[in-house]
Amino acid sequence: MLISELSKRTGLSTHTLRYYENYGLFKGVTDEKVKTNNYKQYDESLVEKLELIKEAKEIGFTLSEIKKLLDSWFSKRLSVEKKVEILETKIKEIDGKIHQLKQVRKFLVEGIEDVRKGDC
Amino acid sequence: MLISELSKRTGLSTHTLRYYENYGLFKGVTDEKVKTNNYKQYDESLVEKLELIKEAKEIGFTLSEIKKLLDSWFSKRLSVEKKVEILETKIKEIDGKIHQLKQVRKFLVEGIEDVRKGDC
DNA sequence: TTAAAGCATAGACTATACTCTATACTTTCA
DNA sequence: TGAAAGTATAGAGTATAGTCTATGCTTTAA
Repeated sequence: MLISELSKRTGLSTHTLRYYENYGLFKGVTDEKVKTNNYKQYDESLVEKLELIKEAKEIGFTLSEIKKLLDSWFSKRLSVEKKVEILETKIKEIDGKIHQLKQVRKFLVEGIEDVRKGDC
Repeated sequence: MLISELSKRTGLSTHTLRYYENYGLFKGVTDEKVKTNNYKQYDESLVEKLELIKEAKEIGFTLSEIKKLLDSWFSKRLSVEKKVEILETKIKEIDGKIHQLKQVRKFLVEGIEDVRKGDC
C-alpha cells in the first residue's frame, strides 16, 4: 500500500509516518519495476507494527527506546540470549512503571477521602 | 528554606525549580521583614509536593495536567463534588495506563517466547 | 574587606517529536 | 487533456520541558 493508505489504516498522519520512516522505525520499498516514479510501498505488517509503536509511545517510551527495541528484535547479528535480555530489561521497566502508577493511584484515592472529610 | 536547599532535598536543579515556580506549580514567599533582599522562602511541605510532581511526571503526566490537578486540589472555589470528580477522572486515566502497560508487557513476554523458538 | 558563593530575573539555547510549507514530479479521473 | 489529488524531499516552524548564560545584587567566610 502507499503512504496515504497506511495513514488511514494507522490513524497517523503522512507527515508523522515519514518522520518515523526517516527516524528508522520502519522502511518502505520502491518498486524496481516501476520506472516512472519512486513511490514507496508499505507492507501490510506495518499496520500492526505501528499500532505497537503507538501503544509503546502512549505508555511513555521514547522513539529512541522504541527504535532500539525494534532493532534488536529484528536484528540477525544478536544472539538469542542477548535479545531475551533486552526484552527482559524492558519488562522490568514496565513493572516499575506499573508500580509507580499504583503509587499515584493510591495517593489520589486517599485524596478523595481527604476531600470528602474536608481536610483540604 | 532557600532554593538551593530545596534543590538538594528534591534532587531537582534550581533551574528546574524556578521553571516549575514560574509555571505555577508552587510558590515561594519573600520575607517581608527582610528589606535587603528578595530571596524566596520555600516551605517544608514543598518537598513532598515536588516528590509527587516527579512521580506524576514519570508516569507520563504533563506539567499542564499536574498543574490542573494541583490547582483543583487546593482550590477553595471548587465544590467537594467537583474535586472528587476531577480525582476520579485521573484515577480512570491511570487505570487505562496500567491496562496499556499490561498489554505491552504481554506482547514482550510473547516476544521472548518467539525469540526462544527462533521465530524471528 | 573582598573574593567566592548564592539569589533573582530575563532571555537564549537545546532535545524530542512532531507539523507544516514549498517545490517538483506523477497519477487519476471528469 | 488538464485540473485535482497524491507522492517525495528538504527545510522551516511549533510545543513541551527543560538547561544554560548573563547580569546584577546580596550574603558569607577567610
